[in-house]
Amino acid sequence: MSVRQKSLAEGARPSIRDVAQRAGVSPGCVSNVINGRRKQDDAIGRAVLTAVDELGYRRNTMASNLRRSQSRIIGLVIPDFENPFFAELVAQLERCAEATSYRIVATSSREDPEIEAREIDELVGWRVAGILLAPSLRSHAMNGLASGDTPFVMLDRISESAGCDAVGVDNAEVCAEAMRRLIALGHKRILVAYLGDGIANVSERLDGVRQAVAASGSDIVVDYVPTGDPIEAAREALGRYFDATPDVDAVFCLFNTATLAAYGLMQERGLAPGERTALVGFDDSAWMAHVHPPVAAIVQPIREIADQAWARLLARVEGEDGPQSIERVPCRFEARSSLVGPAAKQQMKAPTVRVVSSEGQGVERST
Amino acid sequence: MSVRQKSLAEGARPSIRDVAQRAGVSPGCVSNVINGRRKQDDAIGRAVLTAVDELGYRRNTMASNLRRSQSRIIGLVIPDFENPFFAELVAQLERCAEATSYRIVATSSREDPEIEAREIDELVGWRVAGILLAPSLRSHAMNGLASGDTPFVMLDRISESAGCDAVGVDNAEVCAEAMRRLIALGHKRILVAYLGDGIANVSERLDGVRQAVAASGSDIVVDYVPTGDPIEAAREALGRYFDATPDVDAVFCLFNTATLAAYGLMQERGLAPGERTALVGFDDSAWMAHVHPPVAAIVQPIREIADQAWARLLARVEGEDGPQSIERVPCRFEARSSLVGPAAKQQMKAPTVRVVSSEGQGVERST
DNA sequence: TTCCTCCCAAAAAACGATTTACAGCATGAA
DNA sequence: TTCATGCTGTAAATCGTTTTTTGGGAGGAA
Repeated sequence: MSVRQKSLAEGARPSIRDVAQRAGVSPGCVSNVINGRRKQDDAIGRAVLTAVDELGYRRNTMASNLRRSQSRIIGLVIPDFENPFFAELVAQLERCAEATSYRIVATSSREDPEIEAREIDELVGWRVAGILLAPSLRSHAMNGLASGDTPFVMLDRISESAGCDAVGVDNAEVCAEAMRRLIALGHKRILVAYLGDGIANVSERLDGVRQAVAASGSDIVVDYVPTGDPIEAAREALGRYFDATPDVDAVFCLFNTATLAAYGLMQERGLAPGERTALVGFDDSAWMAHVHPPVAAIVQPIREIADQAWARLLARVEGEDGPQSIERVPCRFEARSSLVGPAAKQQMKAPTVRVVSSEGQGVERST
Repeated sequence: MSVRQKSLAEGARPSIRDVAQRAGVSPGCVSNVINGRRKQDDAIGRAVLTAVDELGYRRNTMASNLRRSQSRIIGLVIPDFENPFFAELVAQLERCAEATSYRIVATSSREDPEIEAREIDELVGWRVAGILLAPSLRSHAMNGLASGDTPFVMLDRISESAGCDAVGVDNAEVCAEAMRRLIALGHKRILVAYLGDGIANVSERLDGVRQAVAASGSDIVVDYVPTGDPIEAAREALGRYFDATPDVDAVFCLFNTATLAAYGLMQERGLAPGERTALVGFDDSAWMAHVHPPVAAIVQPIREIADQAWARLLARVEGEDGPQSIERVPCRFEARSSLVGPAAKQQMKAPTVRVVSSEGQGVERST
């Protein structure tokens, strides 16, 4: 009779009004029953619930969120799902979310700052309660343009200047420790493979390495080789290095792809890790613990990173208003059999640092 | 002056009305400008755009979707982000989504059918345009209770009885091929490590193996060992097997964790893969191609699976109404050096199948 | 000048839920 | 009996958009 007929076309989901009509009550009443603001144990409560059941009603989350203007969703932007580090991060954050009855929406930027910015924008459009960002390699997300007043926490590749809360690891400290151990074992010529220049995380790791070398004050030669990203590139760069430097003592890879590339190459070239030449990798992977000899690794406490980031973000979401907080979680050095001492060798140079660019030209530089 | 004052409290995001007010036009007009239903190049258009800019306005996606009742979101539920197979699947599906200007919301069920059902329910609540599900191990999601009329496509672990579109691989065929190759090389005693009983995918793989063995008609001994899931369990089960059967010729692992466990164990026990004993794994991983010798693997065409599933789902979303479609994408067998022939050996038994349960008791059974 | 289009922006309705205000009814106290 | 009180469910307002309807002004033809 009234204009408000509009009921339940085929193929459309039932609305709260359809349920109300069927149960013979008003929409508001249905809402109350569903959200438990009413004892459900009387005639009306049961009528509503059976109507819900019969119609297969599901509350429209978007309408609900719109009305109460809150969302219990956290947006997560990571560089790459295929990187095991981020995969574990996502998994752990999902657990955090479940425990606090939030929900995570995860997307990847594929290491592209453009996509990253777009994704953040999208998340803001969804009015997520907060955003977790593991920045892409050359991210410019911190230019604030995107986030506005949405709570924001940075992960992993953090930069103090971003002006938001951040949780990362103590890259420099643990890399220094790894270097000290290699030096203590007596290695004189050490290859340090890193990703490339100007990348926050890796710069910190390099700093740690340099610091340990400087502190050792001994006759160490460190060759810094930037390898680039896909594993084929790393293989090529490292291959050239091993061609030129067959007498290297130890290899320290500052990111996971390089570790695998180095492992394979060393096996091929009679530099088998763990016999005479040592191999240490930043980031642990399942294969490192299970091949023979197993590969010593710096283990990032991913769960802890996730937990801390989650706690920070939730505090912000709930209105906490303290100053910027930067957490640095310590890493663990997992010594495995690839960490061996060198054969006795004769070498007596002044401490020297050589930079081998990824094109292969060696640049000598003294510290 | 009117009741409709309500403007721009601190800490709240500006709405389209705030923009309208500032630009001196009506909200509807702002909407038109933003959505390009108006040439933006006149006074009004510019006024609106600058107002948008000054206020930092972002359209509220939930309100927008609610009104136009459509969402351009696809929900994706996978068992586990940390499984590289699913990680690559997510990554590729994200690319598909981007190419078709959809957006993916990915969540994991952590192999728990309960969580899986809950996640699907949630997605339906969000009125996603469609759902992609890679079912957990003992999923009961196909009981239809959840999906209703939301388009639905199953991935990877598919079951024909679910009554929805599905995209998987031809598990049986490629496993048969792998077995045929091992047999052709002259291996007489072959270990087949599988995950456990009653799991759709793995059952198909076992079927393929059995079929190839039966077809060979020769004097092959196949030992079927269920290993269970975490890698430690697999190591233990396989360790017991190798203790009892040091003369095994070849190892075929039907899922990725087992391959790594087997690789490590074989190296430890002087059964080094590629020397005398062959190793083949279902599912490729980066490490398999790069260790020495590299491990032969069955490569699932993950990108293709993703592309096909995406195409199916989009067709359904856009209203296609054909019968249930089940796609089986063929896998590729990547022969690497771990695939070798055996040393000459003396063995002359009738074809026999032995089942070693994960508890370690051997059960003899003839085919 | 009058009338008829055409066009564009303002106003209003709608999406599906929640929440507030209000009305009806019963109960209990004075 | 009357009035205050408490309870419960309906009606209506609202969230921030989009879309439809309406209205008013400009312009052209008669």
